Amino acid sequence: MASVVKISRRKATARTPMREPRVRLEVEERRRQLIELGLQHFGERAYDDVSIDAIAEAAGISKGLLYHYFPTKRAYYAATVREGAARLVASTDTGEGADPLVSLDAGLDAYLTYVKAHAKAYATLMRSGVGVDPEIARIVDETRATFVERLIAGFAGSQSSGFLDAPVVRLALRGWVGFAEAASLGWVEAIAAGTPTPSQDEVRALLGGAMMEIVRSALRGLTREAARG
Amino acid sequence: MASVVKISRRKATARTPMREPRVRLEVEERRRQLIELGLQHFGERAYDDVSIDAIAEAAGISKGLLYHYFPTKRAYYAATVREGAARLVASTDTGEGADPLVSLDAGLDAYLTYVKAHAKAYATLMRSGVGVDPEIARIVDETRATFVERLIAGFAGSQSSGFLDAPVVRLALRGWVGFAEAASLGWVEAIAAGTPTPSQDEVRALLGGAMMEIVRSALRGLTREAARG
DNA sequence: CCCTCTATTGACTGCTGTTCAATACGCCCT
DNA sequence: AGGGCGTATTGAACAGCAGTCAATAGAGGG
Repeated sequence: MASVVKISRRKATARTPMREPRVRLEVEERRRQLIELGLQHFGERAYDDVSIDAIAEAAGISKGLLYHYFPTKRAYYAATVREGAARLVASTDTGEGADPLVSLDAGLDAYLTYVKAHAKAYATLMRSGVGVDPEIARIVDETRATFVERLIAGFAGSQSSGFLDAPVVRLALRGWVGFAEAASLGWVEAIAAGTPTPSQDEVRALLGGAMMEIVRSALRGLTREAARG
Repeated sequence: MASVVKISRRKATARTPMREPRVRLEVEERRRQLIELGLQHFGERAYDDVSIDAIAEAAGISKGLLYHYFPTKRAYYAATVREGAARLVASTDTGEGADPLVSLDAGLDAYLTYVKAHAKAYATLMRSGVGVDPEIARIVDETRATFVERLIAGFAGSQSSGFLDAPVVRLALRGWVGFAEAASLGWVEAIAAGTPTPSQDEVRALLGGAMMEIVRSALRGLTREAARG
């Protein structure tokens, strides 16, 4: 944990030109620094537009060292996406609320606040990352699944909780996550563009309402199905 | 339009080894061929995993020629995405139906059929493409906007058509497009994985029902808002 | 003060996107 | 038929970047 770093400076003379002295960090600290830099860079530019050299230079290290910590550029990128997703999940975890509806609203509000605060990075990570590598797609999908699980857990004990495992309902919930992503992206983009924009409360109400209606719609189809067959 | 191609063959001798004779195509034809190849390759592999050399080899041309038709790899990729999006839009255009509801159902059915038929390519294009270049993101966004416009046009003349331009409703519709994409992706993935899967009719009903409810929900919030303020 | 352990370097490789001057194929004119 | 011309096409050369590896230096311990 010793975050104390000793640096031995040297004089720059005519014979031996000034070289940046090595800065030796502990493994975990270096790793954190690199992931932090990755979040910054990949949050602003597309994957292809971020070079390992640029990261290394920004970190003040050599390219080779980065490959000591991450086997490939994709693995490095995957690590940053994993971190970003973890932060998103953590920041929207409102714990076990007494009332699932209140809990849902709190979670959505935290989600929107997060998206608004990290608009560009959120957009870049969610949009740009997926195509680069199956591994990254898996991470994003698992993050979405986490949200779905959370939603289902919130509604366990509700009247028709038995139907919540039905394929249609799972599909509906997955779709709703897509709805939330698209709507929130549109929201922050509209804010950035300066066009007339609904308030965060309105958007939250929209997302919450949409979820109720989507699930209800799926359940309705389900019971209609059950009544027939 | 002359699609007749004359090929002059040569004998392969010991002194002058067999070389593939040049095949000279007209500009439009070559362009079509390349875009078709692009749809195939980018539909199966991620952007980075498709090399210009591979495309050139598959087309039986030199790498340089491809750069005669497209200035950069990204531009080439953008052209293929544009073509793919155009086909999707065209194949789901059911014309002006008498009843907007019937028209909606027909459009959704065509959409799902298309997605199921081009599952892999659809997934790759929609997921992978966006992050590569702002240009591609613009194309995808415009495609989504086209769907939204179509939906709105279908419901013009409906009772509360005056509210359809409200920011909340536009956001709701954009969100619904995200919903449709996520749900249909989940659907075809579930089919591919062999897990229990709703029928196409069920999914169509889910999408249609969700749209009605989402828009209704957004409008309800709107009128409530109007009543207050 | 030296020794060791390892975080760190930097030069090297190979692949891939991109450029460009040269080339050859097909068409048209005589 | 054949020669000239326009242009589709080539292929070699360039540049930049991901990834490799043997060598190095800096810090901590004996």
